[in-house]
Amino acid sequence: MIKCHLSRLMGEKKLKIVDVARETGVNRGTITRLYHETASRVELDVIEALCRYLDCEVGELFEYVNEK
Amino acid sequence: MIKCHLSRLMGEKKLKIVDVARETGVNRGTITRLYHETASRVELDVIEALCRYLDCEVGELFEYVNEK
DNA sequence: CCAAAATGTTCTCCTGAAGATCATTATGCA
DNA sequence: TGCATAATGATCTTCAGGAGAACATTTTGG
Repeated sequence: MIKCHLSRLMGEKKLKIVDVARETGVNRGTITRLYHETASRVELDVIEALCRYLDCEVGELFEYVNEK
Repeated sequence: MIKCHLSRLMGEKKLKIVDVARETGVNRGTITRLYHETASRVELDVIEALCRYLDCEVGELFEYVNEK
């Protein structure tokens, strides 16, 4: 599975969903879905905005978890 | 921007688009779009299938390139 | 205790992946 | 070299689900 670490990254920086939504320009609902890992599809623009805002790499945001 | 390194990864392993499509179960058109970096949205299932098949991490497949 | 902010929830709209098909190009073999 | 087959490119329709917005609920702090 692909795990999204947005909630951890946000937690470490003590960021709120509204903050991230406002600062990145990404819709709050979209941030919420990624935060709760209920999204199954992502816009590359969204990944870019998050990486820029959180100053992180794609690999820190999404992780491939091998599960057999 | 978000850069997709699928073409490089495939090149290193000398893989063809049809191979990747057949082995991952991902539609050939989707592989083609990622290969030519014309995709603007990605299914997490697709990322997972590619990471598993290419034995790589998400960060090796997608890279955040800061461009001001 | 109340007002404002944050989060959760639900709805519609619309984009682009999925899937199929056809055209074109590349490859291998006799 | 010519032909058959495979691979790729291009195009179209269908449809799942994210984007976005609005409303409901919960949380916060003053």
